Amino acid sequence: MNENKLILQLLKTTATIEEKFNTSLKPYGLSLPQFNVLRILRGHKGAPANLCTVQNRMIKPMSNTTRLVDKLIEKGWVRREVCVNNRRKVEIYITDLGLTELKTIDSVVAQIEKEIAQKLSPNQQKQLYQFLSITQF
Amino acid sequence: MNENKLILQLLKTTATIEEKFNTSLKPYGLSLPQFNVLRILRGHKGAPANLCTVQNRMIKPMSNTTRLVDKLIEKGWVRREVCVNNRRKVEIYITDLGLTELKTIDSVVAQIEKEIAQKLSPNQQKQLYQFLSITQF
DNA sequence: CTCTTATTTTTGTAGAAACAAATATTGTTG
DNA sequence: CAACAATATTTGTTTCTACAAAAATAAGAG
Repeated sequence: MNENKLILQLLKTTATIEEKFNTSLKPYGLSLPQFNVLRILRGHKGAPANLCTVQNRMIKPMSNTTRLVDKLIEKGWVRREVCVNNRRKVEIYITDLGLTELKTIDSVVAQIEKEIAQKLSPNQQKQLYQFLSITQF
Repeated sequence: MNENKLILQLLKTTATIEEKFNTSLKPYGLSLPQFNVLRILRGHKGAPANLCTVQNRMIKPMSNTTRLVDKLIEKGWVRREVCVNNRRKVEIYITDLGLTELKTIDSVVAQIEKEIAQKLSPNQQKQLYQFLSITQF
């Protein structure tokens, strides 16, 4: 197996998938990174997440998370407060509106994920996951 | 296997790899898309490539390939001429300087690709490639 | 040949990302 | 406590990307 060909295929497959996500998210005015931040926040179940926590969990950690969050605040899907224990930090919450919207959007995204994944058998999916995990580190 | 987890892993693995490429390419003032265009042009072995041909072979086909090529022309790594048979088209060539530079950079990139791929056995690499191919379409 | 349509590339512009520097707060050391 | 270092976030700026529209040429229909 040619390494170059393998990596290229990885990049292309991911690009195709990202493209699908982007077109599905566009009607909601969301980018994929924004959508993922919403999912990260929802994962905290009401507990606040610091900005740096969010950054570390992002697919591509970026330095501009402040402005990304700004966009979500504009929509009213997210709320931001200064952390009382450590005023350097900010705490970010998903709002009820954000949760409601995310629920709608999530079902669309989940459908795409399902369509993609189901091209492989459960066992193949498991193997693919393992290969990717190994490859990343 | 959770579909969401699988896709997320795919995105993260690719993001990590792209990050590696970007940091390696930065010293040469190249972005990953630019680097790939150079490789596409080299693949033509002196024969010109039309802009639309290049676009179709790119990892992420983009509408702004003109300006991407502009950057490569500024460096003197690429040359652009209007196609004489069809003056709508432009023909793009990699220059000798471009080929020389690409050779240097390519060895760096190939090393990264090798390091990544060699975390998997040849057979696993082959399987991963197949899973990715299936997943893309 | 003229008009319309299709193809290919370029350009304008608005939004997003990368990068570095600045700011604010906290922690630590002497 | 004063000075310095570390952490967390924000901001400024430049570059890149996405999208739509324009421009140039070619192809096809009548």
